[in-house]
Amino acid sequence: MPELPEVETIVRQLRRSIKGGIIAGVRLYWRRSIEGCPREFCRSLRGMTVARISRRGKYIGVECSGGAFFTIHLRMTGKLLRELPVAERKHLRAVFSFGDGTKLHFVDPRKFGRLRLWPCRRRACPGLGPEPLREATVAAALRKLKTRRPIKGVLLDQAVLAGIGNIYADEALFAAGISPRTPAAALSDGQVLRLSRSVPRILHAAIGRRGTTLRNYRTLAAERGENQEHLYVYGRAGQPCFACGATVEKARIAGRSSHFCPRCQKTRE
DNA sequence: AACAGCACCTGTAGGC
DNA sequence: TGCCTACAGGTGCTGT
Repeated sequence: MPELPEVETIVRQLRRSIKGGIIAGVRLYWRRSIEGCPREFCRSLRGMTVARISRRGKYIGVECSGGAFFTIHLRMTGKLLRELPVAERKHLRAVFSFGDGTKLHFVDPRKFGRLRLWPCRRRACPGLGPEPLREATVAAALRKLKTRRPIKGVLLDQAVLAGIGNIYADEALFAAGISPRTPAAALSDGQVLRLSRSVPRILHAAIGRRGTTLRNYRTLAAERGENQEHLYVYGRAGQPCFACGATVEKARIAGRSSHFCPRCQKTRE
């Protein structure tokens, strides 16, 4: 569920909320939410002070004094909540208790999310591509592509760019006027330029609106994002394109549902 | 090498 | 109301 803007929103709130906190204990309610040894995860973090919160792609990073480093990936339905609503109790997978008596709840109905302890921060999350928040970075990544795979699938490939998911891939391709089916290596210079600009623009705008809440995503304080009010194609199949009035289509491309305007988005310029 | 398909899970929406 | 199916924002493994 959460993509880069949602994770960035949560990370900014975590910095204000739990940085400096002492982890009094970690309690698990679903052991498989931990990648690796659950017992070691809890034991390693007990008593540590939260020193630094970071984001890499869709991963939340938590660095503790003493060097312990762990990541949280929310996958489809994971949430981090300071307060646990009664209705979420049955989806509770882990709880961090802090020295001041407050808590951080990891809630995840579908149980896809993962917490993982890493031996060191530098070697965490291998294989991720660069952050797509600057035009020059995105342009460099796109220019390297030699594959005939559809650009939609390439944008979702975390080894190419880290953090883009299904919503923002569709929105960025619409903003750039590019068909999601276009083979990546066939993008013209103009298309690469437009996509390199639209990706960071779409992501920054979504961060400014604290992410997109379609269903599960909530911030640390359980608030909804506002970016769902600003989507041009995602979730709008059958409705008129805001730009040209043609009907927005939905099709399965690269194994994922893809939303696009057949008139505004071209394979070739 | 590149890519498709499925597995991981539960909840919800829609058809009948 | 209930049963069934399809689908959901992500990733990682397996097999072709």
